[in-house]
Amino acid sequence: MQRVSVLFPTPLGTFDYLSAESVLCGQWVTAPFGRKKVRGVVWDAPPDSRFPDSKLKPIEGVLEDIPIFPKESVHFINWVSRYTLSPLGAVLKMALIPDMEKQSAHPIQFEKPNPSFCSLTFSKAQQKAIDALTEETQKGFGVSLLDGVTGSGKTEVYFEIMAQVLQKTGQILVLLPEIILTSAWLDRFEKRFGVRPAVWHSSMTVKQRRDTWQAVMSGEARVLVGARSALFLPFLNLKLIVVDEEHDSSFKQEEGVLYHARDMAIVRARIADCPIVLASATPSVETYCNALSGRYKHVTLPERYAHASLPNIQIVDMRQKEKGPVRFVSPVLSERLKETLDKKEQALLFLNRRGYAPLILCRACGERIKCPYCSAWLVEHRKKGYMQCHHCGYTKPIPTCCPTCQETDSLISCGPGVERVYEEVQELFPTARLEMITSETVSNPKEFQGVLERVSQGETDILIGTQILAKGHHFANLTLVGVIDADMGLAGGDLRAGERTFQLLHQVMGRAGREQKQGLAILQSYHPENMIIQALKENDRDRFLKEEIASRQLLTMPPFGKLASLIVSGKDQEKTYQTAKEIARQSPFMTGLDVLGPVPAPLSLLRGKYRYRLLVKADKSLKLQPILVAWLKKVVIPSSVELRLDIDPYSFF
DNA sequence: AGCACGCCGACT
DNA sequence: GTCGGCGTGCTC
Repeated sequence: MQRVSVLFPTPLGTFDYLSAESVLCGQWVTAPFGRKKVRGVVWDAPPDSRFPDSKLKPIEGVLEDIPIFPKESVHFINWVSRYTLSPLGAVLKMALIPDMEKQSAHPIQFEKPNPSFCSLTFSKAQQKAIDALTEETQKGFGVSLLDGVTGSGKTEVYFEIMAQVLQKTGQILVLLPEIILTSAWLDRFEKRFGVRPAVWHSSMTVKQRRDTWQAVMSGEARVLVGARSALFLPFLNLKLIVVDEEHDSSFKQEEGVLYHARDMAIVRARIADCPIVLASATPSVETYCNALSGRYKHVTLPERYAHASLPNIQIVDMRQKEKGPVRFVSPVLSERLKETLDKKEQALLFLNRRGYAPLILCRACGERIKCPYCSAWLVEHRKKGYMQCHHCGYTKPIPTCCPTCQETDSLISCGPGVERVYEEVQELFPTARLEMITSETVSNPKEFQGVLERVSQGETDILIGTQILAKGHHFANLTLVGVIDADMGLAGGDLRAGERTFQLLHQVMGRAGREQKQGLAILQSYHPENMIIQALKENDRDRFLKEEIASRQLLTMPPFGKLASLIVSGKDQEKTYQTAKEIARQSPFMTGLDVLGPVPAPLSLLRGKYRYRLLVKADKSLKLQPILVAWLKKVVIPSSVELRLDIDPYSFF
């Protein structure tokens, strides 16, 4: 009888068992676990010496018909678990599909993309980028930043690198933000390679998942395009990874295992000893620093492709007092909208806020209607007739009188949401054809596709929408972009607020004037002197990056220092706070390490739980994980209080 | 995560 | 008198 470690897809570590026959790491077994029989994977973990052999149960049996879990996946899961300080089993779970042993009766076939399906001509700049990347991707693991302005033809460039891999053997993983993974992108792929690639995203059926999972494992799927979770698929022969829109904050998973898919993709590439290409028009500060320092190969595409010109950019200072009623669409923007309509061109108004108004206020008593479970205001959704909390989903009909003082006709809507902008534009241009697009109005990719097609066919004059409109959709006849509140994202003031705002607004503004037509972008701002607004106005991305890097360096913030955040939450406020204080009291004294807090989290009450935060700020040279583990071992966390660790946090809620 | 054990309120 | 609420602890 030999001792083996088994990992189950539950948020726990490995468990030791006894086995009569010799088993290999990666083999599937069934084992008694509690009072159940559970399927697990034999893992390469060291034996747990706290458990003598006499206490161990024997494995029930080896599952011969489930293929062995790949060695590289085991290695990767170990790495992600150690880095994020998440239980191994929780990471394993992300790499599996339900009913691992099942086989589809009629599995989907994945055809091999044809690298020479069409011949292309490239601009000089593109050819130069292709040559540089070709050289870089010949030598095993290495990171390249493909840095090119919107419309410079980045996709064609990395398609070419993919074609080179397809000439040989091996698999390619392309990671995209979920929202970019649309049929428009897949059509582009199909035009280049003759077939659609295998895809991986959150709204797939169980059968699609199973067939795709198995095709990745068998090597039948040569190219897989997916959202961040595709990183955990069981590739056996990975030869290239591409992360497009590398800067996109949706690569950071904010639930369950907290990981950054771009960073973990680099780790995955290192394990596979294959090259990885990060592509962006607005690289993240982290990636840009690595490119400047030479750790990453910096490949640039400086020109816009095929006559597409940059939009003109105009800032409207909203502080100028206007006569007449308060409007969210300034006279300047309104005038430009009129001109655009007259020219029979299209306009896009961008406001990253769903609903009618972010706040309902009582004029009589000053009450601001709050969510009962979160420290957040309820957002008015007038069209649907309710108020909703955007953090927990709590919904309630809009009252006719103030819930606190009972005064009637005293409730007023404060601030703009897209519905309100829609209403205002309707009043300004009663004959214009408007379309509002938010995550609510389009609930699935098909619907979104339909809307986009209608817009492309000219059935809409003015589009009004949120974030969902910012990315990846080209409208040939769209020449005006109006940003209703350019300062909005800057308000929170967290570490990356500036970076996120710059990237988002840059992307939205890029929607204006793609083809032959000159575009115009208007930014309405109450802080026109702000560095980010100025950099956007001058279209000076490098100035923004330079200033952002300088300020990060000054404050030793990432990538010049490391951050980890500890979120302590629980239903009992006092108990939660005391636990957070105890964690702080036990914090290590160490040069190059600061522990800040605890402070109530910005959302101090979320889904009925009180939340406190501690922030760990450390020198770049320190390895945070072992320090955190040793520290937190000393603290007794009551089971009614939850502690979450977020290594390299992006959100500071 | 599940799942069981265990100790206090409201129902036939 | 039980049914079941979830708070707590355990799984090799």
